[in-house]
Amino acid sequence: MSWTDERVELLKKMWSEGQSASQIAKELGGVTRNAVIGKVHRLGLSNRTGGAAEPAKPEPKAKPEKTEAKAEKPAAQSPSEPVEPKPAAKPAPAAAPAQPAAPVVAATPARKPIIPAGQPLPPQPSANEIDPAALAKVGEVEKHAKKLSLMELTERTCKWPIGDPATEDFWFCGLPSQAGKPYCEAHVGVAFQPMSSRRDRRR
DNA sequence: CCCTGATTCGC
DNA sequence: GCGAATCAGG
Repeated sequence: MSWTDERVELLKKMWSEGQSASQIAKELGGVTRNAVIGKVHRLGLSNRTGGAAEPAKPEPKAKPEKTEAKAEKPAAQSPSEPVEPKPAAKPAPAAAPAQPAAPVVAATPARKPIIPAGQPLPPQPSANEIDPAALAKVGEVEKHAKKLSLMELTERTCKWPIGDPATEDFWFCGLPSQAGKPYCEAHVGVAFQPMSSRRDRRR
């Protein structure tokens, strides 16, 4: 495969969208991520100034100078995006699939067979029945979760959140998930709890 | 181990 | 110009 105009454009587009080199390579087909990266560099757009996936970079140049008044650059460049903020809990712009359920099971290891989805699940929602078996499995599995951080999540790691996102007691399951599923088997069980208890008639 | 981008260098 | 191999990191 060669770098046709179209392919280059797609490359540019995806790269500026913050897609990873491997993803781009996959999309393009016929090339490896190395090829993509190589091309990116050759094109001189190694600096992803459009997607802003990087927080802050460099320039730790603390000049000992006392006087520093100089217009750096009149209007060098920065035409597009205004730099996105770092996502705290919902990263993955287009990579990770939206989670159908946002379970934040209390980090209570042994006991409490409750599966709250958030925090309040007080009322009478009937559609809240989850397999006790599945629950048990989840509780079990979470004991030896890998406790991955956000960065460590991949397409093959379970992205089930555990603990309180507002504290340090927060991590992701991280157990191997298979076949494109965002969660490990145990969590898939409770995440995609298809309403089977009460099939709705209309709609 | 999985992944990321960066660089090198023979082609 | 290209990209595999390698490097450096999370």
